[in-house]
Amino acid sequence: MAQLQAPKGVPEYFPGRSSAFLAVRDALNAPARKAGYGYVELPMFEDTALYVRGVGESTDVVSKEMYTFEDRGGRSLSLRPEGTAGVMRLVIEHSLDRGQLPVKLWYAGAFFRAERPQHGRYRQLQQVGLEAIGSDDPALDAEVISLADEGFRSLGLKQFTLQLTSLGCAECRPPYRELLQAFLANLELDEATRERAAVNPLRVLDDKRESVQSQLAGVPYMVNHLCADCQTHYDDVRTALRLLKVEWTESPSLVRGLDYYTRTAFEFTHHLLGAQSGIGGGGRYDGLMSSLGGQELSGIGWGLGTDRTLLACEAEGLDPGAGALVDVFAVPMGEEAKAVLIALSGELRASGIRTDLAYGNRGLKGAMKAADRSGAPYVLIVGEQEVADGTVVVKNMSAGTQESVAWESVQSLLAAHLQKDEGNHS
RNA sequence: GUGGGUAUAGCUCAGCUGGUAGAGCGUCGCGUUGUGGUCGCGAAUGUCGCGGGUUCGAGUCCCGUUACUCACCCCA
Repeated sequence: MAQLQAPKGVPEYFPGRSSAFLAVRDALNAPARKAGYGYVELPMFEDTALYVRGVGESTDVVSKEMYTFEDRGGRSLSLRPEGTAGVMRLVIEHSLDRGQLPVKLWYAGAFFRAERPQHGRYRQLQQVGLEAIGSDDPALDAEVISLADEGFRSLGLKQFTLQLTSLGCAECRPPYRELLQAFLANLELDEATRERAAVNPLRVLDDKRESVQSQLAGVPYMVNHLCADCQTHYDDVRTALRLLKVEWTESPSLVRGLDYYTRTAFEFTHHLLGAQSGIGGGGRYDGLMSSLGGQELSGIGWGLGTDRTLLACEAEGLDPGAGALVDVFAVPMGEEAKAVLIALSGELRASGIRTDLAYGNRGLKGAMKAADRSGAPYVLIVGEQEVADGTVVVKNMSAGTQESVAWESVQSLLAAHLQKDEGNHS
């Protein structure tokens, strides 16, 4: 029988890298929490119709990449390919939009897309996301964008760019779309691209192939055909972004893969990630709520790729979440000593001091080696002598010094040492 | 989904034109009394991704398959 393995395209995180994953996830949602966003825990699967209506039937995400299945009651369900539609459904279902607006929410977790896996492109992908619903204030667009920017910066990332554009609205997009399609009709394109031009002409703009790009000179861009309201909105977004000290690049050819975006659209791309360079993206959506049966409310949000952000950190030589998993490592010599340290480690943990113990009755040398590997700054040693005295040897591993203290003072001594070390680092 | 590359010890990889496997790192042990990190010595570990085929003989050639990976596509 073949060796069991994880499903294709599913990244797993375990000690060695999992602490970095957690640190990235926390860093990406921290800015939102500082701006009044509340947490939502969404279902991993939803009625398939939610995504068909919300994300758009013609999008690749829905038409080709969704994990859809029938449950035992004959309902068609789909593993969530993205988060925004689910948040909208939750907001409508629980009437969150009946209170004060905007409703500000964030979430984090796994999403599923049946794509061909690649480095940074997974079938189970992790995202941190946020939505601000019920206000079309351009200052809110700027806040949302700056929170993503801040998340990346707080990790120390530098090699990324914020790309920004406006996709227009129901008013100005249709005429622009016709203009664009007329332009594309005159180009020499292969069958697949021609089809794309018919379904989603904007997509053709960010085609990476030279054969296509070379033909796009003089192509009309949406930003140059915005209606008065959209133009004002876009100008105000940029003014607010300047106030927030966020830098961006104007990207008129930026396209989003989900149908619901209107007006402000943005994407964060990292320069060291190859083809899968998008580490986050989002935008405003005007018609989404109402198309899902809710009020006519505009919203704006983003999704940031946790997996890709971690890869970006690694590409820049950053190591988020680095450091030992424990503060203290206990080394017993003999059965009685072990009993003492088992009890003591329990007390230390309860007081908030991260503590591990040398298991397996190894020799002192081996146990010290394990203590060293653990990275714990302090090691507790108890042998016959200490059992008799009622003391513990507390060793400072980096200094190599050690002191003997009574059992009952160990906790307060360690707490004091650790606090002092903490102070020295910051 | 389309096209290319790779697949050898836990990790990184070497194995020339086919003759039944190696290094470094890591792990474990030892360097005598209760102390890690350095150094020295020693040990364990692989059905050479998986399945077929060619051959007296395949890690080495051929086919298939799976996974990873690169580009397109898509997007986080």
